[in-house]
Amino acid sequence: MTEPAKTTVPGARQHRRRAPRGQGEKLRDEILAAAERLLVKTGDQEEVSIRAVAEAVGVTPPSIYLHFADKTELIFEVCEKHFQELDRVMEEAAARSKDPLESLWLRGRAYVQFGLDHPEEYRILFMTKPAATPEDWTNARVMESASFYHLVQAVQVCLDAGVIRPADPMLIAFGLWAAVHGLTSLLITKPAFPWPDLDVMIGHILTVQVVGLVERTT
Amino acid sequence: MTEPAKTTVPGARQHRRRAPRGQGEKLRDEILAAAERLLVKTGDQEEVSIRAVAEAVGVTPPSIYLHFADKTELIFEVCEKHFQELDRVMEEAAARSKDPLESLWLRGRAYVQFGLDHPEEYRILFMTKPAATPEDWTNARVMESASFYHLVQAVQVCLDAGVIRPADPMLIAFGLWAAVHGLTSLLITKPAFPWPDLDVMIGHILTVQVVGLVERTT
DNA sequence: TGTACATCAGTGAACGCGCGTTCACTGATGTAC
DNA sequence: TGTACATCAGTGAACGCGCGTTCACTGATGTAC
Repeated sequence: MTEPAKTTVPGARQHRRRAPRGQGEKLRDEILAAAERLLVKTGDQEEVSIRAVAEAVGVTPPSIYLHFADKTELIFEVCEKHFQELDRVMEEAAARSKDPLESLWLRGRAYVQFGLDHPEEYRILFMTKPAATPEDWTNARVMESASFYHLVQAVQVCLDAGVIRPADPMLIAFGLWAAVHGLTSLLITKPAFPWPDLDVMIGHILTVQVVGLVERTT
Repeated sequence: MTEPAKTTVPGARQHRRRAPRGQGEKLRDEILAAAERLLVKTGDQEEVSIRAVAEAVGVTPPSIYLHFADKTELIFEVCEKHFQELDRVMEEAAARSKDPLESLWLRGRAYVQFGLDHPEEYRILFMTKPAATPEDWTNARVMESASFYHLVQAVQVCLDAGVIRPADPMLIAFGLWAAVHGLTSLLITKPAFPWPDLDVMIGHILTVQVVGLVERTT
């Protein structure tokens, strides 16, 4: 016989088998997954509270502390995953073309797309106070720097190929980042604004960037 | 004789003379001013609570409700002021040159400067959830649109003068906005990043924009 | 083969906090008679 | 000129909420003898 149909009492905690002896670490993964799910589902960082995560996993709040020192550490780990994911997505996109300039373009496109696909994660990564996070953001900053470093490299390739006007690659990279971040974050923050067609806009912005970088100043 | 030196008990409320009969509206202005001061001083939107504002004014929390329906309305009014201020600053900057392209440049520079001068206000205006605000954001959106409309006009002037390559002025304006917003918001969010010299960056970004808009595509 | 024991994944209740908001009130001041 | 009264700027105490975190505990399970 299957279990009798339980009337779902609102707020009733989900059953969850306690992990067998050596496998306490399983809960850790479940917590991270639940935090991520909550973030995506509610689209609101505020909703990701220790209590909400605990309930989503089907466990009591203090259990979280068996695996994370505090809330910040939990959020922090969720972020790290997303920095990695962003880097992966961009590298993949950039690899789709051998032409340095087109590759740079694809990279920018992938960046914007990532932001639109994961708005709340994007918000945490690039639009929230650094003060809200602990000192060991250094760790995350390395991640962040990783994808930024990849961008600088891509710019350098363009410079070496002579397809863009000589300038400090760091400066160019920052400028590109600012452009795609500007578009992405405005779209996220002001969804009600009468934006032009998305693809047209992405195209326009990247075109202006590329043309602006390629042409020699008068 | 002056008043005796009062030992400042921490948290002791400031004396504040109750407004005479017809002048209850005075408190309203004081509240707005205090909210703004708190925002600037603490640099944190979260710190601007009804209770904190009340204490800053020297009044009890319920008094706020004599002048504002709820917290949202209070924050909302603070924002409106800043939208106006931003518009004013940009118009003033743009007026400093008769050359359409240079004027556009100055406008962009003023935008970035505004953001750096008022980071927390900028955060509220352009980096926070629209959901966190009531329906009558429409009002604020008009403000926002006002300065955006001014930008579109400035672009149109450039187009009429034939100094930039023909394209949809709205699209160009959005692109410009994205560029300056991208720079501004990144600087605000990631102050610890090893940014190049600020003026160099602003110059680079605006140059790329202008060159990208001026030159004809190949 | 049976049992005492250590381990360890998790629980339950409570802590103190700051928040937005409500409600019945107070007390100074201007005004009407 | 004196007094009753309406007005109105503000108060004081309390509400219920969700939060992060702590602390003493429980009870299943593997292991040693």
